[in-house]
Amino acid sequence: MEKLTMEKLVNYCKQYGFIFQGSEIYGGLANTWDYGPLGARLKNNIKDSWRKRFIQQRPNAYEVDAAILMHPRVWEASGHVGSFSDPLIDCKSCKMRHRADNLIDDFDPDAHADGMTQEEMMEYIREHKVPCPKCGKSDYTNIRQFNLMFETHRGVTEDGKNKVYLRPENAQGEYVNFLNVQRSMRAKLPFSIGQIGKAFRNEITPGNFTFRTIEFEQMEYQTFCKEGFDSDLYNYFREYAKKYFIDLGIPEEKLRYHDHEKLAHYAKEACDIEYQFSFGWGEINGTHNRTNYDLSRHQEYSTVSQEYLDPITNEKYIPYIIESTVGCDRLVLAVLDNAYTVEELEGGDRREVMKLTPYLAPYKVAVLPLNKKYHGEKAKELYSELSSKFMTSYDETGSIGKRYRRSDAIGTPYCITVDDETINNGTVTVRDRDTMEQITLKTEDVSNYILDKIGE
RNA sequence: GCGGAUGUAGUUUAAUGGUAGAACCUCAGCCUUCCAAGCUGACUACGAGGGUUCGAUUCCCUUCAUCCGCUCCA
Repeated sequence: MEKLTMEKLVNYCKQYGFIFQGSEIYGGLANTWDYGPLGARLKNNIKDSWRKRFIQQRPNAYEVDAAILMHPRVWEASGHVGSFSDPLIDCKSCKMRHRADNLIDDFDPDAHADGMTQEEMMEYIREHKVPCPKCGKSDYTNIRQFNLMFETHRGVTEDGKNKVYLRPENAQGEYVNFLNVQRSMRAKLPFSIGQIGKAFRNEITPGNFTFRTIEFEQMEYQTFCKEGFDSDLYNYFREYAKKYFIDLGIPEEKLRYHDHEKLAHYAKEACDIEYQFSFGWGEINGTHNRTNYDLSRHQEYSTVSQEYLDPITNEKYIPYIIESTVGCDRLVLAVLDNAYTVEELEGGDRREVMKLTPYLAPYKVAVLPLNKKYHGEKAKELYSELSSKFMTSYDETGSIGKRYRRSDAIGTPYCITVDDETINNGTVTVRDRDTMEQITLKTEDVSNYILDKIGE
């Protein structure tokens, strides 16, 4: 099989209507992508599969849909206002860009740049003539704070008072609703709050198609538990997420765990699951033991108690949180990357096939009249009937072989051909995308046959 | 943000200081009774802005975007 490059996948997605460049007619806006008709279907199917797996099939699991704009204090409590920005500094001589704190720490590990203000760091660099690691000179621009949170303003005046942020992660939407969900659902620990939604990060670096974008969707899952149960749950969700990916058709050998050695400020344990993209290994899931850090901080900043009264032991405590988050766009990309296949057929023919598991395929079935003049009417009747049950497409242009190939290219698992037999005997031919084999079915049995095949 | 490369239809591309030719794709018609057939026809492009010039897709500048490398990714 020929090697899939990201460039090829980008073209493919554009050609067939999965993903388009954002704002394309204006020349594009970097790192934004729009899902087209097929991509939107695929993405929604993936979201549905996550819901089924993480909400429907899990005990005590509840979904929320929190606001993207949150009270600015949320981001102070979460630590994002303080630490979610990088102090960047450029070497005027060689144009190399550095993080000022790293520059100082590498120069003298005892300097403790972490505790310095921006001015102090600047002064330290000047005073000690900290050299540029690349060119050795010490001639820098001023430090500029690069905050990774998108800012906007509410109200009519654009002063600092009215500053609000587009959320850089969804998790806080679940945390600030911990008490609401617990009370209204009468939930007992351990229970989980999940959410699918968009987050925004003002990243500088472009990245591999939809892998790293400035606006992205996360499928997040926070499990609240008593301290002591956290590590077992953490290990459980590491496995659970991996099994989920395998069930979506991703082969186990293209997945690996990556345990973090350097942990974020809130985390006790952290692990990614990476998928082997055509450009290399990339994170598609993260499992984090966030301890009781987040709820403690919210208790401190909001002054609202986040304690849980354990009905069995009568203890009061702030729960620990295990987070299992899936990058929705990254999973879509991984699924596409994995499904794209070029097959050599007998006779030297090639066909491009999206081997999407039927549950994820944008269209479940294509209805094809063998000849549109003679079979078109009957085929449209069937199309109308099937489309009330599942996503169905209809194609009458070109030869039948060409239409098979077109439906292969977008991953449709089944093609139904309507011919004279349909009109005379009420039977149709059902053709399987992967095996290319055909079977004959009574027209009235088709929809149950397909429904049986497209379950998860 | 740095360095390098690139930018002509949906895709792959050709040519040119006098505004562009093709193939595949798509669509329509004819033909065709199950895996990209054939014939006829149609649609569609010089990323954007500015400069030089009588005239710029071509030369120059800026910008936007993409790819590769670096950096970054709490």
